[in-house]
Amino acid sequence: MEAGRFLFDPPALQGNILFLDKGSRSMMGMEESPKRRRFFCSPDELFDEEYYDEQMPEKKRRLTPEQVLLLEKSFEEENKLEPERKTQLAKKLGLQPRQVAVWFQNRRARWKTKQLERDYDYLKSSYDSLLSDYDSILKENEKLKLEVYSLTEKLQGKEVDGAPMTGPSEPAPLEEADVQAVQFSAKVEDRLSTRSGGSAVIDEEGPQLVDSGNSYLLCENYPGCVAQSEDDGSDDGRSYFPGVFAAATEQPHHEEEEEPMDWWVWS
DNA sequence: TTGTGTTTTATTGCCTCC
DNA sequence: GGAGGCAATAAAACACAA
Repeated sequence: MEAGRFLFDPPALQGNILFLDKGSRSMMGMEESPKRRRFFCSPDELFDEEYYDEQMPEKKRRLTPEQVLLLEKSFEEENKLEPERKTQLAKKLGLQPRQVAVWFQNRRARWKTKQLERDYDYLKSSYDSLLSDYDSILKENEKLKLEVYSLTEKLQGKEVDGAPMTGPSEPAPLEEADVQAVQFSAKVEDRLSTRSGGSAVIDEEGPQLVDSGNSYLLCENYPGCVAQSEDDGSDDGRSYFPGVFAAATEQPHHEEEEEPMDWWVWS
């Protein structure tokens, strides 16, 4: 590992503590660090070659691919850095412990950003899928409604035609199938009417509908139902939205191979 | 070559936990 | 109160199209 890759050569650090761990960083005022350029300096200072050479002998350097590789490996094992591991890694890489800590900090931030993107994609596809389900249910409802009307018409015609013409008599008892058809019709009517403010529940003993705002989906029949579950949040800690789409977990949740997923805890 | 957008390294300030 | 984490941000390094 070439020394020139370091932001500050280790030998140059002697006597000039440039990277301090927490606790002592408050002492790291820019004016106390003769080798470091101040964050804010005047344009005159910036264009002054002498000042530049004097104040900024070393520019910010990127880590070597080897260093990054080792850090990535270590991050994969555990994304948090205990002091001991930090020291070991720093020694191994020829970096300051502070640099290792910063790298881990930034790496966690990058991982989190990616995870948010993944969660967004996942939620969006879940939403699209539910929307599609909802549309097909609406169509099915319309179809069934027409069928019910048609059957009701037929049933009424049957009653008139089949009635004895001579003298009053007891109405013929409805056949079991007819009773069921009438009950079903009533239910469908009720269900359709609930979309304009009625109760979301059709039948207390039947499958319950979940009011998710604009849509009612039969949870029993639709795995993608948007029921907010009493999930304990134990989604492997992989999502920022534990429990939101709990029932939609059958969808493949593609994860980046490179990303360690088993440690992240939503806090 | 240069302008511009993205990524990486590093700092700062605030918050939480012990 | 100190240590460590995170969000926000700065700035250098890098990538890439024109």
